[in-house]
Amino acid sequence: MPPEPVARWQRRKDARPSEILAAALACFKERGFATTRLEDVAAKAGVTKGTIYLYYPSKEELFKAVVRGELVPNIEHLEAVLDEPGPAAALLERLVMVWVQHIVPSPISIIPKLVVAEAGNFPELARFYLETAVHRGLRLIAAILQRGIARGEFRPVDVEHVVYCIIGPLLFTVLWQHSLGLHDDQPLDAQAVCHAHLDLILHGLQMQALPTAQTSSQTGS
Amino acid sequence: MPPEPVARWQRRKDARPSEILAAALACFKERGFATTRLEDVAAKAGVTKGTIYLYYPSKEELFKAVVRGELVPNIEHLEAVLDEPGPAAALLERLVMVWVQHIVPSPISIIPKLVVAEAGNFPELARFYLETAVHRGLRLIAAILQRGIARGEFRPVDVEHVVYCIIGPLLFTVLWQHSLGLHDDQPLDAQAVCHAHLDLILHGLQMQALPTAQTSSQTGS
Amino acid sequence: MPPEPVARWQRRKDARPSEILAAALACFKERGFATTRLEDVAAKAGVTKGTIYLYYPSKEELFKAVVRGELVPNIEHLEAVLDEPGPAAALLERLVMVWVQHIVPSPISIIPKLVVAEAGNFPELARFYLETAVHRGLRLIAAILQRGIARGEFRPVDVEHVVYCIIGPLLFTVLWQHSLGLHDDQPLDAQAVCHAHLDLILHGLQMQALPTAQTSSQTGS
Amino acid sequence: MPPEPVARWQRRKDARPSEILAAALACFKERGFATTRLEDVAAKAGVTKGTIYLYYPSKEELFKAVVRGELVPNIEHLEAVLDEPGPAAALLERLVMVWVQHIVPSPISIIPKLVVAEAGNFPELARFYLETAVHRGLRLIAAILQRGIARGEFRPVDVEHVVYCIIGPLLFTVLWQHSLGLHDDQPLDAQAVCHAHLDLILHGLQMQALPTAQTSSQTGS
DNA sequence: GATGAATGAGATTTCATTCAT
DNA sequence: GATGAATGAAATCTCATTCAT
Repeated sequence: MPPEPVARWQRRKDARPSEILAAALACFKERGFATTRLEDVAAKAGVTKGTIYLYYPSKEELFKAVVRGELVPNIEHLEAVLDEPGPAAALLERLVMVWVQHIVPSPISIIPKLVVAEAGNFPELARFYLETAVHRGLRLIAAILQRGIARGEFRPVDVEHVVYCIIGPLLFTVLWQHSLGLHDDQPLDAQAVCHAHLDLILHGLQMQALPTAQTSSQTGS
Repeated sequence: MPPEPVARWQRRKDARPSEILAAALACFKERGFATTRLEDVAAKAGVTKGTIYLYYPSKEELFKAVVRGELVPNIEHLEAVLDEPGPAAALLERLVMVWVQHIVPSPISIIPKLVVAEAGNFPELARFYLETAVHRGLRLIAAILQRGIARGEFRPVDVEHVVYCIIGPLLFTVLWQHSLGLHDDQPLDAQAVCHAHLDLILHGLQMQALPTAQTSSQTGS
Repeated sequence: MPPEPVARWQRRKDARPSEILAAALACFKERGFATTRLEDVAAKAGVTKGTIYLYYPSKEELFKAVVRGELVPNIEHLEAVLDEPGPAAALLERLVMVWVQHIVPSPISIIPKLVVAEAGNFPELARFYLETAVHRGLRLIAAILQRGIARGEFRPVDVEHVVYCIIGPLLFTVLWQHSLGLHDDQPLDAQAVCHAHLDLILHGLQMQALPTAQTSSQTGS
Repeated sequence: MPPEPVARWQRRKDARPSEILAAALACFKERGFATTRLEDVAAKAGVTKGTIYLYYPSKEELFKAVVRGELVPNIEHLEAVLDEPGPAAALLERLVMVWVQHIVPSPISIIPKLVVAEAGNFPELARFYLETAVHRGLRLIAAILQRGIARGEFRPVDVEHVVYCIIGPLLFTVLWQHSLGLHDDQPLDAQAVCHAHLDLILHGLQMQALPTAQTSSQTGS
């Protein structure tokens, strides 16, 4: 037998942070923040507990880094949507497509659930997530809506609140998939739901061809 | 010395469980399940740690009891909706109204967040919540949609998936309010969002007056 | 064999604190503050780690409690000295006697060493010890000296600094005994040193019978 | 690219040990032995943790080296005292002067506190310190006393124990200054105390001009 | 039934020490 | 010779759970 060059560990400073983040994301996805033990993260990352502390000063900071790290590189996908000409309806369609194709299937889709679950305990993180992701998304949608209204594609609506009606179901799909969806017998077809959502809102937003009298109840309060 | 009829532990045994559940709900709302200490619950309920174990065999069972206990007495509000005659649109309107007026402002509104946060760690609870609350809500909405379509009020839609588009934003409002909404500068006006949602889906569902050619993009994939 | 009524533990709320303090004092004496593990203290006190935290919120607070607890009940011995009439020299003699007989042989004698060792890391404790023990002792000695000078027993001396020359060697004896004295071949006879000290200072303080010219060098700087 | 004669690690290997010792002394002074982290020492010495291990096999050995290293070069000051002729009182005066002027203000003055604090955990070091510093000092003082007695300057005293009364207050001043003195409102004037000490012991040792009967209490026990 | 002192398993975090580079 | 990433063995502290009172 050869002397077997064990090499108990290797120096891989550059690779470590992202490996640790990936491991942490996976653990948080499986068990949530509180239930995850640093030891699990370490094992999954192929290092020891101590190594994690070389890169992140505490479990909480690790959590924040996970959210931040997974968030930023994915945010541009959505913003790119608005850089296109054409009808607002097409932009909304593109938006939903990006969501269905890029966000829902990626590991990032766990982030909203983590943030919802821990927002109460991580105010700073909540604010970061609001500013970096949510507000940007809301502004993007508002811009699309306003463009559509200005162009006469969409009927005039309460943009300030309708934005939540657009973004809400999208977020809902990923929240569901990482919580109740795990235990439902018939798994949610996120793509189908998003398409139904798109269909519904486009119909709901479109300028009415003829203001017939048949709908009167939904405007009241 | 007089015999002094001390009689500590005055409270009726019957009141204890609900007091403990209420205290636990309040604590879980403030800090989440994992972060809440049984001692906090006990203090808030005016008892001691040991007493909790007289009624609930573990912290996990206490959590389940909280969810179950707060859920069941509130579920009938929604079911009552369907017992009414009249147009499907009016039923949807009633549904949203009940949500806005009974669910959103009540302490029960924290339950969905707790369930989303802990579903991964409580499969049994997740399934209970699915069956008891979500599936019932989804069936209710599906029934309304089908009635509307049958009656010619609504255009034919993909009911199976549209139900999520109806219920999603409603759930979204309470998830938001107990997570990111706590830290957002401009608090979400859940009522306004629900009304916008109602307006949007009613327009989105209504039979088109004139099938003009202007919308063609939303059907593709 | 009888079923052996194990009784894993007993409730002894009143006895615990002093038992823990005694155990901690013993451990700190053996290994110092930093090196002592809470587990050692717990074992010596016959409890488990967790129990210590029922009474003291941290290791540091335990340390402070040890110092405070052992200090206060012993401080009166010394103060009682001054309540006696008679010559100042007799008071000094009494003071040294109390030191030799009550302080040096008691477990409290370890406290000065602990305080000296940890004063840098426990400013608050240092101040407490200064006020509670040292300053009181210094004032006591200063009062004796002034009485002796006023009565013509002692020659006039720089009382402000001489007090340290009186108290210093006393403290030195206990510091020595719990540090270098542990490893010296010929153990220090604290009693003999204190008596020599007393003899030296009484001679050094006494009014000179004849101011002969033989001592002149000690006043220079 | 030019060959770039980098030459990092410019410092001579010879300078390293003393730089590390100086850094360690400073750290031990600030935080004590146990609380000091090797990383702090490394940072202060301008090297990294690993480098320390090139010169000292462990933290404990580093500590010993600090004590030894700072001790030896300073011990001769005191020994030189005895090489002078003249009255014993003048030698004692010289001794105290050297202490006040050379030991008290130098970084070495922290050593006694470190030794007192850690003697329990470092028996070998304690013995080294005893032999190298304390016993030498005690022998020196004993020699002075005996010379003074032999010459008729000093009255006959219990030399074996009086030596501790001479050296005790001197050590006390440096112990105080690095412990309680750090937190006392009125800082100790070590020089004044040492002068008062000198004055007191010289008066206490001097041959009595007239053996008047006024002091009788201090001899009994 | 109620208490709350006590337990004990484990979690996070620290840091002296090692060793691949 | 020097580095500093990585280790791994504690140590402090927490808290769900138990049980003598």
